[in-house]
Amino acid sequence: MSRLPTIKDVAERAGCGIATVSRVLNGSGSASQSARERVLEAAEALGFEFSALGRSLQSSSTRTIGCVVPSLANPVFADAVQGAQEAALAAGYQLILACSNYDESQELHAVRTLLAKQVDALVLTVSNAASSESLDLVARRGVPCCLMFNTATGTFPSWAIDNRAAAAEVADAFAAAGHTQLGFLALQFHSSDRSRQRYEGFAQACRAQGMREPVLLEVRETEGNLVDLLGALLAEHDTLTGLFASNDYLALAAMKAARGLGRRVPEDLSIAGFDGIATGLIIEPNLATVVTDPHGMGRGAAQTVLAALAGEKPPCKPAPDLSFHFRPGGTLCPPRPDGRAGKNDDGEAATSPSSTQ
Amino acid sequence: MSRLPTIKDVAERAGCGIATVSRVLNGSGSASQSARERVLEAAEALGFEFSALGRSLQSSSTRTIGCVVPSLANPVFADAVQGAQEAALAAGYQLILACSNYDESQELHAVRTLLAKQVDALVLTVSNAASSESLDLVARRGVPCCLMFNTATGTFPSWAIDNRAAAAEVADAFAAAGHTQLGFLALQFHSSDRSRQRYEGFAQACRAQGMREPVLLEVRETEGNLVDLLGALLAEHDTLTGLFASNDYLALAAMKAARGLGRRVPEDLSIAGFDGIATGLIIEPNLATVVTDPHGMGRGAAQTVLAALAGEKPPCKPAPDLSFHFRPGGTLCPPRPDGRAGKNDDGEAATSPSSTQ
DNA sequence: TATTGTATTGGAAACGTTTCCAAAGACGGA
DNA sequence: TCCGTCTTTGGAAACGTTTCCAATACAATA
Repeated sequence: MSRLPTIKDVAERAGCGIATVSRVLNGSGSASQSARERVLEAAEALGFEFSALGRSLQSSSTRTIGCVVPSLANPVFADAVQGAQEAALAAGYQLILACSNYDESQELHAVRTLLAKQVDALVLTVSNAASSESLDLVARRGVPCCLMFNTATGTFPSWAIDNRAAAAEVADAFAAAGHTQLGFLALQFHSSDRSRQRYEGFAQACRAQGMREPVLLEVRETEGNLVDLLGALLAEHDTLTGLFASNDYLALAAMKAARGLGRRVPEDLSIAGFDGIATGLIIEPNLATVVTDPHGMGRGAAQTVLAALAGEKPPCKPAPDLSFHFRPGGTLCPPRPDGRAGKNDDGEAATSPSSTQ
Repeated sequence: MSRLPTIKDVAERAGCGIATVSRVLNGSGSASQSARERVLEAAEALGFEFSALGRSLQSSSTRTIGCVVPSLANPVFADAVQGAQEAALAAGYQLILACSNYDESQELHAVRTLLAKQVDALVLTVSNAASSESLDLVARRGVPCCLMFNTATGTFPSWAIDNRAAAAEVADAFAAAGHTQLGFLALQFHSSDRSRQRYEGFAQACRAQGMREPVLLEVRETEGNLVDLLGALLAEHDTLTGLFASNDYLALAAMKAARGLGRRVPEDLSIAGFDGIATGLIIEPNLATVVTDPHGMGRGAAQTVLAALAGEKPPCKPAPDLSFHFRPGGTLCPPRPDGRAGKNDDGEAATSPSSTQ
């Protein structure tokens, strides 16, 4: 087809100047009744729509928010994006999405591109908030930015929970059930500060509870079937009675892998996850996990930058003390008492001395 | 901070014209060694980055693809978006995402906004491809567009499967197991042509197999807890021996609802889903479903419009005969023979006459 | 030295808006 | 009738690029 009609075409057809067209169509400034009618008719006939491009160039505002998350495959991030999207839309902003695939260089590239596109603000989950080239770049450009899931840095606000404290609660639950030797399962340990914080909080609480140092089980690459990789890892560490996965996604995969190895959950292996995704409540038994509110985090982060753009101060505290709670589930129960030292504080669980191993 | 440096600032600092800066930084046209060095130095010192805005205005190409899906909560769409995103990124394009929340007016608004932003192309899943205001608008503007999940229209190509044929396979599986009275479960029946197509194919195959007309169970609004709504619906229809949900998401929720009612799956109620999301293989027993490739659809749709932009013809057939297959699962088994007419073809399943009802 | 050719350079137009500003027209009051 | 005021109007600048084109500089050839 021919090129799109511009304001100039409308002006020509209406027999007036482009300034008048702009005023009429935007409802700004004054115009005579006759001019108004002619412009409206012309715009209608031509199917004219303003180009956001020219507009943005002139106003230096794109009414667009950039968003970067590691991946949409994890429902936690999908939820957060959805939340951010809703908040943005409600304020008349559009969301540009990019995924970093847990890769710091892709993350940087995404941020760079979004900045070049002149997004008005950014909402990010970065690999490592404490030392991030992406965040440095954002800071240098002075674009409003709010983190999600990452704990706040000195420079940027964030919607996130206290990962260490949450992980400690998981350790406490395992301890209360009588476990003594646990494992921590991580998928992208090197590129997720959340995962590292959870491990730290978990390990510290394990020590405080008098348990042995938790074993770190790390799946490095996503190449190969995740369940198979987990199966191999679990087979290696068959003395563990409990496993804390750094997210529910991983916890569910681990459950499947364990079953594939003939180990029952939770009788042979207790499992707890992190995030509280919906699937955890669908499976039988329900997954023990830390329940968070990813949708709320996304929405909150978007509202925070939106408020900054509007010149207001953020509506809600974007502090790292966001709410979370440990949700008990059928996947975490007392370990079977067998040959190894099981210090069961509640007499009830320690009665049956039958050991199959 | 002060405003961002523009090409003009670089030119001034380098002591040359803006044309020279553009040539040097873009590697187009010629420039002397000395000019090259001064420009590079100035750009570096100022932290200059091109503005995509000015660039797009001049080139009338934003290197951006608009994407609209109903929701990110359903992993099927999250997967497709991820696939489209990857394809776009590989071609140097960015993805702008919008969600319609299964609402036709939001869908139209999203498309309108994306067109105003001058996206180079669109990748959409619409409510109703056969008659869509959104698609009419896109057609009028002449912007390259490819559908996902919706079957192709005369105007637009699409990456989708034959929903009717797929649903027929599900009906066949139920028939082979000996079911005679089935239900079809839909969440947004009025605003999903996929769901309607699946119902049509299912109903037709049921008739062809000599089964009774399937009962349509429709959940209208998303207000209230989905599982509770499903529970009420299932309680109403307690004579059904099998249920086909229009997507896995819904199938899983229905399983939970059925269990809440004390009905065992599959002993009391067989369930099959549609899509083949990962969760279906994690739960026990595995969900019987139609396996599709949402990631591939997203990627394919993006590649199709990308090819159109490059002037090439689409690389792969974006025809509606995309691959899918029915995956049997533990959630679909023969019905318990009880008082009602159960025509079990295989003698084995008809042996136990015990009926708890 | 005069002439041709080539490499380099910057001015200016164009892309589609908004908005400032000055000019022109309408209109009421004196 | 004339002047001041208010409304309506359109030209032009600005936003940040790319690119055409003419001009300049310089080297090489005749």
